[in-house]
Amino acid sequence: MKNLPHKTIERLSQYRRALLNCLANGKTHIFSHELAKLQHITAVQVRRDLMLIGYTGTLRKGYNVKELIDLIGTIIDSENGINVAIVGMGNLGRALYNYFSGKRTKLSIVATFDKRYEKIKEDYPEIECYNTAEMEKIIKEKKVDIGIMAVPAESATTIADKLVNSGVKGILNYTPKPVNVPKDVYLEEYDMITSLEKVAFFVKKQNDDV
Amino acid sequence: MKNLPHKTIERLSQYRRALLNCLANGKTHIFSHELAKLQHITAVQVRRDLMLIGYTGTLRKGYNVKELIDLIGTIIDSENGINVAIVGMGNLGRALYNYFSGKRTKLSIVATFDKRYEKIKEDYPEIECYNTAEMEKIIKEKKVDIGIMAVPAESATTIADKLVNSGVKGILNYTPKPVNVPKDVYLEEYDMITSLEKVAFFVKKQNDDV
DNA sequence: CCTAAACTGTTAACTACTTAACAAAATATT
DNA sequence: AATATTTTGTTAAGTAGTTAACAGTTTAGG
Repeated sequence: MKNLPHKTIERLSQYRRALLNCLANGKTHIFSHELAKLQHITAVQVRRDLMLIGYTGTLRKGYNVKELIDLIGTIIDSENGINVAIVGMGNLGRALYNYFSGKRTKLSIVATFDKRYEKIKEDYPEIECYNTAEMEKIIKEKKVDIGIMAVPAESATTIADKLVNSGVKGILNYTPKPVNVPKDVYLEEYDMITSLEKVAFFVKKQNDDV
Repeated sequence: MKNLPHKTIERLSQYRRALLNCLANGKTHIFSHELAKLQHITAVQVRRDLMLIGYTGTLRKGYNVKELIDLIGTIIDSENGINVAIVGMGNLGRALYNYFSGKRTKLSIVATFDKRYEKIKEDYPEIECYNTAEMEKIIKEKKVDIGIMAVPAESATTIADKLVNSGVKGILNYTPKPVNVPKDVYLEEYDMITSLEKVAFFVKKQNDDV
């Protein structure tokens, strides 16, 4: 199964969540076109992705929901779990925290960091928040694998460097500032402003084209 | 210049912000490899993008920062501005609000919505927040072009339908639930869980491969 | 039992995007 | 003044991702 395309990985994550939903509704089998509809993609896309991961369904019955969930798990989850830290506990950091907390068993938020960690602890006592100054120490102690950056653009570079020095293996950067990391650290960046400007562009274009 | 690739649009948004920074630092010209470095992409990529938008620099001096900013503006901005609304003012909604408020002159957040709009108004009096029940009315009144969805997954479908019915031309969906919209509404979706799971996959893979 | 319908799995064609290669031109160096 | 260097713009090649087409197989219906 060697090298799955990036886009397939993304879709697998989404298939799994859709499938978990189906399972909860008591659905045991699903057709490629049903799964496709849930993600607004095509049935061929689904079949191709599943072909790539070597899963084969039953003709006329479709795919076994439970089996497929498990198979996707073996591909994208790590057996021993992955430890995640969030840096920056402003609105975005807390949004991410609430999103992820306790949802995926194999991904756990084991620490959060903020310059004003005392304020965070006071306002949200349930969040385990440390001083950003202690980042390197705590990340090593808690064996954090992935750091999520939700700090202001100005601190992006500093924080990325600190994360790298602490030994994380992956960074998810929500800062609008692109950061540089050594190639053995996997970097994923997402920029909300770009997304909104992109939507704005196509909305404008649509008006112009009509 | 007809049809720019999606990826080019995204990069243009990012080039512009990098260039605005340069301008603020008094830099008047920039080489393709400098701009590339700021975005961790290649110089060829930059040159190709600029070729596509028909901008040409000066040999040995590079690109004129001011000119390029303006040109990108004519491409991605709408002359009359674009009105944006955020639906769901939890942590994520407020993060988005703070991000965008007052930054881009051509994109303005003209309204926000929340089921518990009274609480929001009380806690954040500076935010103009309306009851989600009034969405359709207010969106029409305020001529909102783009709706950003930051509500829980359960409400995704309902809110998307409401936005479409109110006549928005673009939707940016931050819900983990994919939504369906008519094809004349431009839809962009981003799913944080998928991104994190993707990073986790590649972190795991890196371990396995070594 | 035969035919039609409904699906899957897979190859092949296509489309989108990125990178390489290089000619042309401006400046710098000798 | 001649040569080397730097940088752009563009074509061509290469890579990644999507979609079409269809053979093959199971079930359903006549």
